[in-house]
Amino acid sequence: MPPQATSNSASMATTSNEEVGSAAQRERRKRIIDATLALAAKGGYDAVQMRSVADKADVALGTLYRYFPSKLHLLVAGLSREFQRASEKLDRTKIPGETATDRLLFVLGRNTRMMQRDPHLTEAMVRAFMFADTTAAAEVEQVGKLMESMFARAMGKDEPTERDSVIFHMIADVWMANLVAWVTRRASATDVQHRLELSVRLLLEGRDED
Amino acid sequence: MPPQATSNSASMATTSNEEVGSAAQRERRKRIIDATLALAAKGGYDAVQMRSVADKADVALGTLYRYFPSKLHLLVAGLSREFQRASEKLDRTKIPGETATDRLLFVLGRNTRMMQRDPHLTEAMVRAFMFADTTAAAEVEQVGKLMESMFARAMGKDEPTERDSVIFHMIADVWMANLVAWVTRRASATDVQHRLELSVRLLLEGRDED
DNA sequence: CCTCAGAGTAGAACGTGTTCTACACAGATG
DNA sequence: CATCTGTGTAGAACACGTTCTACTCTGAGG
Repeated sequence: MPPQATSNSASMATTSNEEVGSAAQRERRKRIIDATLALAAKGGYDAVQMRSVADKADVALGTLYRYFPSKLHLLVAGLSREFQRASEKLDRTKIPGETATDRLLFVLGRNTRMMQRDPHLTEAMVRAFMFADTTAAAEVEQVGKLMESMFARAMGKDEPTERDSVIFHMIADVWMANLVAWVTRRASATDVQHRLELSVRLLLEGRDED
Repeated sequence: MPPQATSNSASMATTSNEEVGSAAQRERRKRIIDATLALAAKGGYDAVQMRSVADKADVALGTLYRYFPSKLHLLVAGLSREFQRASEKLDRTKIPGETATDRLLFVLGRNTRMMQRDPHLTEAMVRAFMFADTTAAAEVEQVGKLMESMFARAMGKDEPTERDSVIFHMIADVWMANLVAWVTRRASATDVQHRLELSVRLLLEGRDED
């Protein structure tokens, strides 16, 4: 086993992907995702063109496709990395809030604001996430796991029950749906915040006014 | 005004779209959507190719684009029509269930099963719905309205409060997210059913065991 | 009846995701 | 050292969404 594993729950979930291949390959993979996110941040989903990504990452188009079999895989991998980073950062933070619900809401709000700070990037990643087909199901599922584990940590539930899991899953669904709505300008940032707050309170506590 | 308007709440929401143009134009529009849904039913999202749709609907490609500015518009319009039909059919049905929640769950379950009976069609429409960009925001919003009004009717809330609306919206979000998961084989039909049931009970009643 | 604008048609053309072909290079194995 | 396999490269080729061009048809206004 490798020396000092990067520790912690959320980051653990990702063993499947990053640690494979030679150093040069890991390096290439990183360059590719960097290029993807940079292009996405600049111009959103449409600006992530496979030729541009390949150019920017300094690999051949064929190589890009050897690493990521489609644009969707690429963007979902990008989202996955972003969530891992957010999750790691969270691990180094003390989460404020009296109740578990408050702490979950804090995490949710923080991530939402973080994503809203980069609308193009968010648009690209979130739309890819929702559009992903069966061939990218595994990658999507991994992102789901990351969200779930982030929520679980926030609430201090280190091994969530089945029921907890289902609820986390629903929260993730509502979260993503609201991001999609925000990204397509069907909902304002305030709308999103209110809806998230209401649904989390209802789902976790069965009430909303306190 | 036209003789006997098709009446009823849910179907009302759609005045914006269908009633325009000459008879020939309405006929063309219908043929186009028919062709779209037929192709989608046979092979899903990928099988809905603009050239094929145009052929099957017996219009030129340019005409297709005059009616629907993109593949996404086309598929979301298809979803919209399907929901309108479902909603009209529902209007002619007596919805069983003791409580409002039960009645909503009935409607939700019924529609879910209906969509699951046609996996390719559902895949095409639901993925388009989630992937739709700002240019199709209006069409997406209309679908949202249809769902909301269907839920409202099911629960007998003829003019839902703001809070009701938000909750319906969340239910629609969870519903769609679960359909996406089902379509990409990340969730089984049973998963979907259980999650829907749990979330509706939590969102509407703040409890789940009874 | 004439005409003329708007709607439809056939098909070429273009852009971008994806695949394929031909070649170069690196590093393991004999 | 020779070779062989797997990975990378350059770029052509292909598919499908979308746009454009040139032409025709229809039907409303004179």
